[in-house]
Amino acid sequence: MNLLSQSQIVAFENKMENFIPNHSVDCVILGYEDQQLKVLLLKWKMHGGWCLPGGFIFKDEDMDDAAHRILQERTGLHQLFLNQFYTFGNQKRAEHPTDQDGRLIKESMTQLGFTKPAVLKWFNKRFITTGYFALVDIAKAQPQPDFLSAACEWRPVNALPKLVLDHNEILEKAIVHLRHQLNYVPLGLSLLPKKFTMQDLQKLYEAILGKPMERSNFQRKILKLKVLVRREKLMSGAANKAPYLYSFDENSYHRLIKEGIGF
Amino acid sequence: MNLLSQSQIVAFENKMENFIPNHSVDCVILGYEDQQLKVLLLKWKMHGGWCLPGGFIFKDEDMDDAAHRILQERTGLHQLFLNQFYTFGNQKRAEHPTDQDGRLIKESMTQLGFTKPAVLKWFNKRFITTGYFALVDIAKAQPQPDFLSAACEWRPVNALPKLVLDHNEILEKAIVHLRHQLNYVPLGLSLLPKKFTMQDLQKLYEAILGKPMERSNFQRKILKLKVLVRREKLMSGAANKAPYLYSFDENSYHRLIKEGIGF
DNA sequence: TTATTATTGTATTTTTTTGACACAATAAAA
DNA sequence: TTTTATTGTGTCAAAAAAATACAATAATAA
Repeated sequence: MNLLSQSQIVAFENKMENFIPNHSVDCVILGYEDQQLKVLLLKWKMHGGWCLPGGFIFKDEDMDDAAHRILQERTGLHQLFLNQFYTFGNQKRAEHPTDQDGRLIKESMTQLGFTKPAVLKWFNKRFITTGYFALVDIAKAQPQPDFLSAACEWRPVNALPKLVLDHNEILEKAIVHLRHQLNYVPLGLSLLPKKFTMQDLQKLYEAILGKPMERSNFQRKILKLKVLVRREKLMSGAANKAPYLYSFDENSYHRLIKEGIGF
Repeated sequence: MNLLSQSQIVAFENKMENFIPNHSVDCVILGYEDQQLKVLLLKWKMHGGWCLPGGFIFKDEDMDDAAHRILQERTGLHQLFLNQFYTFGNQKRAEHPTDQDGRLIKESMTQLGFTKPAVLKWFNKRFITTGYFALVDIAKAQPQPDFLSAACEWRPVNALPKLVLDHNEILEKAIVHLRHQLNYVPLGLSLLPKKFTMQDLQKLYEAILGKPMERSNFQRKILKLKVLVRREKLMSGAANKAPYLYSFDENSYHRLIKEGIGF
């Protein structure tokens, strides 16, 4: 039994000719939920291995557009924060690409139903891959597996499975990059819902920086940036003072980010 | 008259088959001299246009190694600070690549002496290029043109000629990247000679940040980092107090850089 | 109704860092 | 010996950051 339908196979065979060979794009799509940083992963049909969403670049397509296309296909979202962070060009990436059980991908491809030698050859090429990272509001995203995947799920970055190829390394690099770029990235705007409490924002920063911050000092520092608009109070039902909700003034936030937040 | 010798042409034709198609590497090699940030540029034989040193990646070569190889070939230096900063993947990069006079590169290639259709086709491919930036002690480098270039020179980044293709954009991005990464990069260690005065270091920072800094405050801040070792005084012959020479304690400097200097 | 509880918004105090400037020390020249 | 330009270091006020204090308040329990 093939894991792919005949039409899926033909569709890929046709597309393949229009891709740039040897180069791919992988997306580290990050979200924030339950006070945890999460990443969108795919589970391959063939051997159940987890990987980052990725794809190839059409010959007449800008690489950035390819990344946006992949992001859109996996989340249903577009026009999001999406930045390139690194290109992985080790020759070893390609050598003997094996699945979790050590079988060559080539064999797995046959199992999927691919028969054309050109396709088998394609997946055994050396690929240089460019990593992009996206910041996404999980509540708005609708995860969609691609045709090679059985599942598409949010997973906490602190408790990840072993990913295929060098995808763990790619993810690691994305997060380091995010930490370094923190002052130039619309973190809260991208990862939080429209309205949020000061505590939400603080917990987000703590999750990414991996260290606690003093509550009142955090609040003072953030408010001094003049990018938050105070909204109504949030009556959560808890037996204590209700916090205010805030939202970002997008214009002044983006202006600030250009210079660097200095946080 | 061909601009290339027959052996140069044959050598390239043979190498070409072993390169990964569609992908190149460009190096922004930065140095510091006469209180100015300088970049190493090549002047093409064919039309005199200036460009960044670049090259292709062998099929059995890591991309980082390709960048190191190119750097080594142009400067004679190896084991230097060399970091990837961005990959340029716009489809437009390839469209109608013209020389300064608007002639197609293809025609220029013929002028160089290339005749094989495969070679002409190669230079008209779409290339995705990965940019690396290196920080180099100019005094130690020995600029060497490649076989396509007539000259290889250090040029101040503040007074650059128009470069071929999108190389101005690549350089611009490298410098922005450098400014953002300043706290994670061994700036002084790479760009200055072993021993230097506090003024040398300050002038370097001023050149890169593009703004003056207060002398005594700069000194206090730098010394507090505990990465400088004070050496003997420099008797310059000037009619004033002689400054101390300093050198970096490489171990503690690299340790500091990992965390981020916070300067 | 009133005390209790947990958490919030803000104020206050303390400590650290920064920016601006002062000044004595000094290598060579006048 | 005086002059000159520049250096190393110190000071002082302003600003920023860290630590702490405390009243306000939404719901709950008494």
